[in-house]
Amino acid sequence: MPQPYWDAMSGAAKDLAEGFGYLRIETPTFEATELFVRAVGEASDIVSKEMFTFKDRGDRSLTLRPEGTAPIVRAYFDAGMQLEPQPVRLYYLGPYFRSERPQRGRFHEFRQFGIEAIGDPSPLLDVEAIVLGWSWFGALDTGGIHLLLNSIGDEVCRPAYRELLRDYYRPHLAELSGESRMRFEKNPLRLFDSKEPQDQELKLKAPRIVDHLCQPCAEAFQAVREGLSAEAIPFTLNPELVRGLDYYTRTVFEYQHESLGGAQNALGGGGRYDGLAAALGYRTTPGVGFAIGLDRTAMVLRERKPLAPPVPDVWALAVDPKDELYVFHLAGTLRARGLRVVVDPGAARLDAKLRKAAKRGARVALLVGPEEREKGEAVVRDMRLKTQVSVAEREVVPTVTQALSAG
RNA sequence: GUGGCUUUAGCUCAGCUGGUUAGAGCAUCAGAUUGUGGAUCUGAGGGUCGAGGGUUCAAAUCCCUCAAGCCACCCCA
Repeated sequence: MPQPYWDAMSGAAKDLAEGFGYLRIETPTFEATELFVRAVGEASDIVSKEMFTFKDRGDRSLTLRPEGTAPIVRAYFDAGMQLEPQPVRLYYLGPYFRSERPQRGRFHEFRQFGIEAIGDPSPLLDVEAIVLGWSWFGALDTGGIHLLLNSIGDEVCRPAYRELLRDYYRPHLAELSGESRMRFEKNPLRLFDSKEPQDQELKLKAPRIVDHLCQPCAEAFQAVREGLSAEAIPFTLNPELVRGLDYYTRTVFEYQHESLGGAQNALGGGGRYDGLAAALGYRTTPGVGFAIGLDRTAMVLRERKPLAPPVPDVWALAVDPKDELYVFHLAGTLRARGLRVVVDPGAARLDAKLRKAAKRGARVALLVGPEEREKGEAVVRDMRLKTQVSVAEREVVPTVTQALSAG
């Protein structure tokens, strides 16, 4: 990933997250395999076919982290953060690994920016997470982001709905694709993820979870929608959005980008996971967060507006290598003023060095030859106007800054 | 995990049915009246031909395995 994009994305992430009171956390790159199996779910795609798993010398099974939420919940308890004022707000930037067949926008190693707010069930935190992610895309000026929203209920209303869904599909089992028949058994909600043509029609008439939420879930969902509306964030309700990870409850959302075709259009997603802590064997603790793919966002940024690498303000060079140290010293005084100064070393010809200065886009060239050195001067050349003046050493800094501010 | 394709210089690629020192463009560097620029011209450097094995007198070229990547699925970031 080109550095300028990484800098822009991580910088915006840090500014925004810290602006909302989130603190940075880094967790290990790999964890006990069991952590992900229990968190993400046995039947999920991640666990069933996408993990980089290996054995250590003690024959323990370890896995390169395929996602960030489970390790952070683990760290939350291991570090005793449940004793801090709740919710605990954390953000992270780092590499993740999935062993899927790679293709455009999907890599074995990819980078994510994510946040988690753990320890408080308030729907305001759902709103906060969504707003934070939305603002991040806004700060980067990606444009074209669509927010998809849904609620998938909780342990109170989802089991009943799951049976309702099974009742609906049961008479049609024979018509379903093989994959979907598997999901019917293991995780009926994910029947909605199917894009198989023969499953489409059935999906349309299937009962929708939003119509079967229990009272608390319905109220929470209502509060999230009102919060987003109050913040003037446009969203699309999508009853088919169920997400691939088992730990989600209630609010789920996804950021999609219109320019990315087909299946790789998801730039990020998240939701509430009030059951995750318990699934990991800790005390039941609510949480909400999102993860955004930085590699994919970089693809969008690159298409939208190519970023140029930083350009030096001053290109400093000596005609004779004997004067290099003098030039190096002058460059230092300019850097002390906050300028970006490149010293061109060696005995190359003057025109060659100026050619490099021009190619790198330097606004000003600082030249010193034997004559200037003798008189304690330096030539300040405006690369754009192609004009230059010879000034005394003490005049170098003001002359250069003036040339830079001229245009 | 399924199907198809790709991998040759820093980058983009050529290299026909296996044959000697593997090429081009761009980029880099150097020269073109020895202190003044992004153009032009000339020249130079740069490659374990993705990795490993096999067939053959001979492999970038044929076969196998693996890896990375691309496209479409599946699904996700």
